[in-house]
Amino acid sequence: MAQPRTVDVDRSIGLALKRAAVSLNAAMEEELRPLGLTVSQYACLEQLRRRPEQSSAELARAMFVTRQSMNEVLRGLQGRGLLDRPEEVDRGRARGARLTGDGAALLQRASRAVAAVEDRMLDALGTPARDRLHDDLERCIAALRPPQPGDPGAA
Amino acid sequence: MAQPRTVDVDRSIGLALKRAAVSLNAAMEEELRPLGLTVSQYACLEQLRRRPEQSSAELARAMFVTRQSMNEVLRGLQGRGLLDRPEEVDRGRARGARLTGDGAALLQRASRAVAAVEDRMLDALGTPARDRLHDDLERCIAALRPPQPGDPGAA
DNA sequence: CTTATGTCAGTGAAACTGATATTG
DNA sequence: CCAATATCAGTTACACTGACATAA
Repeated sequence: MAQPRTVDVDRSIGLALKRAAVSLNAAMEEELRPLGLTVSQYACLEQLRRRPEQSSAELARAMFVTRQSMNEVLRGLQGRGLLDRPEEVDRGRARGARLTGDGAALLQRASRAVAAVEDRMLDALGTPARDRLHDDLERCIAALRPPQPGDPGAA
Repeated sequence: MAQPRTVDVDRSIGLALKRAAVSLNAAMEEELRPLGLTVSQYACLEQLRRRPEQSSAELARAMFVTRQSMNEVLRGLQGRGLLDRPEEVDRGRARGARLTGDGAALLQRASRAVAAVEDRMLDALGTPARDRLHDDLERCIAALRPPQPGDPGAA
């Protein structure tokens, strides 16, 4: 009759993950505040640099939030002239967003500041350890992914 | 003249950490909602089980939040009879909190549910990988810790 | 005086759900 | 009718800073 286990505060990876994320978020906020960017706004710009012409819904999926939340971020960035969205589109409703010159320039500065924070965070880890950590985190994310319509077993 | 590096969305450990934390938080919320607990409340109860008689300020430090934030969590839990704090104390202002019977019972259920989520998240990782991940996360947390008054270099 | 604590009040950043309209 | 998108509106959970009182 083994009891289901409970969480041990000192050994819980989940709680450590949460604390690490809180610490990183605080450090990023500190670096981004002088640039007038929130962490969400920064992340959105970074996604757009990697792949332009993404719609609100696409960006939302990439960042694990609802399209409503993402739309608010986009409105803020568009209002400051950091990105552009076409008023009208040929087909459908999706309006692909692109960085403006100002947006790309600010992102460059922000990205360097964030990279510096990341480097500080990973200071004690060598290259193999970093690769391993990234891989482990991606595994965790995949394992937590809610069941999709196309998943095996849903048929 | 090597340029300072910028963030690569696909390789960034910081962004992966954020996504993992978001995913975990959502999964925990889902499990805790039926019990009427938020993630912050759960974490607070877990800290108190591990070490009772902690004050609001002590709990706040353990969880990386301000004592104001923690106090609000404590008030909520106390209002539901899940923990007790003495009205008056012999010395100082610190009021050590303790779980009530109800609080301990609810925490037990919550902790099992959260442990199940954590197990699901870590499904693809073996025991050594889990220990390694925990260790790496703690290193990241330590590296991000803001400079303390007693740190070397602060004279 | 200094430090740590508790607490009230206001604010902020970021998400959520629900409802409605548009397009294919 | 259905699915995906955009967007408005309201709400929620959670944290923060500032200010003030209290106690060692």
